[in-house]
Amino acid sequence: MRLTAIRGTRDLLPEELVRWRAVEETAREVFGRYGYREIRTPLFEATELFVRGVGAGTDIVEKEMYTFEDRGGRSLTLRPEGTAAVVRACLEHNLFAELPVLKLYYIGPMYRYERPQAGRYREFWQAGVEAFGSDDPALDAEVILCAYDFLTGLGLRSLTIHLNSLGDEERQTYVQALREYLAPHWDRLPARDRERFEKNPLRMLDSKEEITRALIQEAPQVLDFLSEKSRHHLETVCRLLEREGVPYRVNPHIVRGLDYYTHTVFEVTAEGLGAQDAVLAGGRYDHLVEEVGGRPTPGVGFAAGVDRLLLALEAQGVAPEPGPELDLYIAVIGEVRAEALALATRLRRAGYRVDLEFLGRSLRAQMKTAHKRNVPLVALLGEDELREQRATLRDMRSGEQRSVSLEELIPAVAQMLSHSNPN
RNA sequence: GUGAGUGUAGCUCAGGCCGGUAGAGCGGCUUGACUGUGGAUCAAGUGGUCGUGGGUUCGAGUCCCAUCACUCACCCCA
Repeated sequence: MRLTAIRGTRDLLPEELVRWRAVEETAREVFGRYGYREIRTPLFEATELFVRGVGAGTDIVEKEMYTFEDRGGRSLTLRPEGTAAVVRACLEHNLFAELPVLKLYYIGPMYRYERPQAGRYREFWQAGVEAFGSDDPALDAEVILCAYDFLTGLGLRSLTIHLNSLGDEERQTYVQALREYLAPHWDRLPARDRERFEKNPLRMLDSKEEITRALIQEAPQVLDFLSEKSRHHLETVCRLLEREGVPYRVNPHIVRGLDYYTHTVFEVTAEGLGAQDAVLAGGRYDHLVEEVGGRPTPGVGFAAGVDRLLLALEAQGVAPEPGPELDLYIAVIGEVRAEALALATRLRRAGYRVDLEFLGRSLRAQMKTAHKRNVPLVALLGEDELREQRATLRDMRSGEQRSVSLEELIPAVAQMLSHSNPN
């Protein structure tokens, strides 16, 4: 049988990578403006890191991890998300001691064993930021601001920022209240939501079951259970976002699937994506560092799904013009390949992107290739030209053509390129 | 993990009910009309283990079973 990319993974071909790189560049640029520095961690880690970091009871850990044993009998897992590994690296290299507020970003593939569907892959890319060391709500606001600048910087429109707070210690009180409210309705609950009721009642808040949704309408709200301090934290975040002109909606039904969140949680959805419309999500995680084995260190961050961002950009018709991949194509006629290669080398070392003919095809075929590749300039090198140590330069846009001595070729190329490309 | 739909040329798809020599449109490449010049036009050439494996049959793209993949939704999440 023919070998193919395995389920849920895919190849990114040269054409698509133009857009991928644009997204990555925007991420680096915007994150850099907010003071984040890049970190890269391994694609796999000790399984235990994710069990402790993400949470033993979460779906991610229970049924979605790529876990395997290496030849030394260690249990390893392909990272299902980025935050836990970043925390591990910071602890290992004592980065928290270096700066009182430590800001790091990452871009890379993550792995989850899920059924693939629109906007969901088993190997998918995330770009995320983590800010450690401060529990100031201004940092939460700044992280959301950074996310907002990133998304709008990509050209995305029709975004909704959902904001909520899960509080901290009071979360347990709320969960209990939610259970007490729902318990009398047990008989009416769909099987799925009964499971949630037992395992993770917060999940019922974003249930898609009609009956549950109706019940949730009347249910006690997280926001009413927040402590004075937590409420103040949320209010400050809101006030700062308003002041900076970031549109958001407080949505008490936003819950996250990872256990480590406290206080602020947020999710950004984009239009045109189908069922998987969350394009970026994050929040505060004040206990995660401790959970992974460090001293108590607050943190806040987000992760954006690069694959989904690209789908959303496509759905919203935001397509950057690709621009030519080559500056010049050398068309070769007759036995002049050594000279053609030498010419290409000279031009390349002068900084131009150059390709040339290797198949000995007709000039017509070569011109077609140059045209198809959208090359602005073609240098014609044949035995006639070579005798006089000259080449013919053709501007593919205007059709204008002139003979240039090989010595003056580079300045002539520079001049013709600047002409045909007036920006 | 659950459910539904779909796999035939590079792309979009017909053929399938009712088994009998694999097709169309678009695109790619090569050559020519046009001796060393792209875009437009025309002509010729070039392309498929019908997802894979098995079964039924004299004969399977077509019927049956299995399997893999894709799509969408659930679930979950970025």
